[in-house]
Amino acid sequence: MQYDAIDESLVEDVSQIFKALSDPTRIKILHLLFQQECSVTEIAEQLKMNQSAISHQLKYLKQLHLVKKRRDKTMSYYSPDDYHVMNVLEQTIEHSKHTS
Amino acid sequence: MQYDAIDESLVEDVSQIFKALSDPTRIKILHLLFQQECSVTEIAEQLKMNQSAISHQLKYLKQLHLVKKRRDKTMSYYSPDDYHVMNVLEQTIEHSKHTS
DNA sequence: TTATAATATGAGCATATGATCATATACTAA
DNA sequence: TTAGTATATGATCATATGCTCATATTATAA
Repeated sequence: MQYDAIDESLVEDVSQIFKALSDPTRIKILHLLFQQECSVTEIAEQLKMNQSAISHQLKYLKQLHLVKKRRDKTMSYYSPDDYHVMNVLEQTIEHSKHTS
Repeated sequence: MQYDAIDESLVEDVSQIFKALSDPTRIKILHLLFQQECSVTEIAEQLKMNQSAISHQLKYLKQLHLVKKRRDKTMSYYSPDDYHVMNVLEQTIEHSKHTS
């Protein structure tokens, strides 16, 4: 058997990306940001969720470099920061629309 | 704000797909099956993991229609069953190779 | 400086997840 | 039928995850 064994650290990287995309709240946040830059409050209102929950998730996404932050006065505006991951997400959303 | 609010059940579907791809063991299994059809024992040996753990994960993947099973004598041979998801996985593996 | 608004963060809790162990089931070959 | 091999499955346990609550921090404007 000459299986192309995948490197353990590579598996971890890939796992981390998909883990980020596996949570409903993060999916909604990223899909919203795909359409428009938003502040934390705007996201929370749109998703009808706690500001704290959103802020925690944004921190998580920022650590993975999936979103970036822009400060303006007291507000933080978030937008996507990884073209490949956003593409994978949007592709899969479109695919799921026509599948299930 | 005229945000294209994403359907809740669609979010669940997308979440489920990425959740399947977010676990290191499942990533390794799918990547192996992408290259060759394998029995449960072959997968367990290749990944140096418990047969039971592999069997549980295969059941999980089969429920989601990401893999299919073929019986031959006492053995179960598994292979991929979702072209789109396999594509997303392999694309992301390749992408991660060149990124991190 | 002080009050206010927006955001960030730490602790705690309930649920989800993935591995292991023991055992059950399925199938073959003698 | 019986022994042996391959798989499947249920229970259990430790860890991970995501939310909420309370509070801290940051920045503006009066």
